Amino acid sequence: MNATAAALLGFLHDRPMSGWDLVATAEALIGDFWTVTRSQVYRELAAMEAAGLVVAGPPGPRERRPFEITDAGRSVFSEWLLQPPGSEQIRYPLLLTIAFGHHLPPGRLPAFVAEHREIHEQRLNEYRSLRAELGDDAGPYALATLDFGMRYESAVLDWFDHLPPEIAGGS
Amino acid sequence: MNATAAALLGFLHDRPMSGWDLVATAEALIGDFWTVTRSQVYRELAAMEAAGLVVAGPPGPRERRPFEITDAGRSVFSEWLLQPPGSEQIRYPLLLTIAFGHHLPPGRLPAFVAEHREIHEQRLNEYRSLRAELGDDAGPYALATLDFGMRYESAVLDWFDHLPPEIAGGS
DNA sequence: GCGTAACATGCCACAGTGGACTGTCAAGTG
DNA sequence: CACTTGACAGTCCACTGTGGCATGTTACGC
Repeated sequence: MNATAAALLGFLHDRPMSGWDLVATAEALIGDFWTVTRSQVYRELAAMEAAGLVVAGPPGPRERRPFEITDAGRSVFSEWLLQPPGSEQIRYPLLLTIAFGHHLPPGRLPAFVAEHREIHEQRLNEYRSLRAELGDDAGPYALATLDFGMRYESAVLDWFDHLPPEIAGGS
Repeated sequence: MNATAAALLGFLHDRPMSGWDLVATAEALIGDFWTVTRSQVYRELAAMEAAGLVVAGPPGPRERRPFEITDAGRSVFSEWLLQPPGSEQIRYPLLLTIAFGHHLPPGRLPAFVAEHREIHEQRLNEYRSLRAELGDDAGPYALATLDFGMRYESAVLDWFDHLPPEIAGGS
């Protein structure tokens, strides 16, 4: 059982969903720290259907195939959730570019850096307004993951603000 | 040209290296924000050799095959480095587990959290002593990436320290 | 009625991961 | 000296993850 498939099972606890629904749900709820692609979702659904962890319900409009979790699925999910979670993986292309910065003509890096700073600033703002929207009735788990996002973005922005001029440009 | 292959070319600018050397170098220099596996390295080397970006030098002891970068390789690397770097990807299984925390028997999460906190504390300490070791003569690029690591780890530790008792346990 | 946008799935090539496996050499040990 | 151990070096495979292309369907505004 891989983590992505397990997450899908997790979402199916609430209600039967199609692959499309699951992609949207995953993007909204765990998208900030767990990427899930369409291809992957449909592949996992097919595999889980074959394994009897989900069953397809009556097809809806537009080829829609809602999947329902089975008892076997619930059991596999619970088992997975009890496993100690692994370490995080970070892949940040900007840091690669910076690491090879000495191969780059001077003045090229600051433009890249500015673009990324913008993105992170926006993300932090989105998180903040989402946080305000939710209030405190969102439950501790969603708030904790959101808090992670906010602290991460803040740290990245601080990092940007302390970069030397060779990298960040400016004065 | 994918980023991993490009990074290998970057390292080969300094000196010819075998796949094994490249894995070790990558782990040491960019391993904190870019994962590189053995399998991937040997696969990319084979592909780059076929594409004429690297050439194998005289074989050394133990099946060792040192690769040297070609002019074509240098040119491809420079072009790649000029491309604007993409967004970062983060996948953090612990956050997944927390997001599904309501499916978990109470008391299970704090143990996981404590384990991870330990890891991040250690990493921050390693970064700090590495930073002290390097001094200021390491060049701005390596220092910038290291600084990112330190700020990231600090932020994560702060996050751990502000988790509610349902998640972090304790009082 | 018609075009556009959102919905919904499938397929493929490539990138990335992790483990198993094989073999080589150097150094220390009894 | 034979022997074991561990670092070195590469290969292979199955699975997971990514992104783009293709294809068809329905709702909605004009």
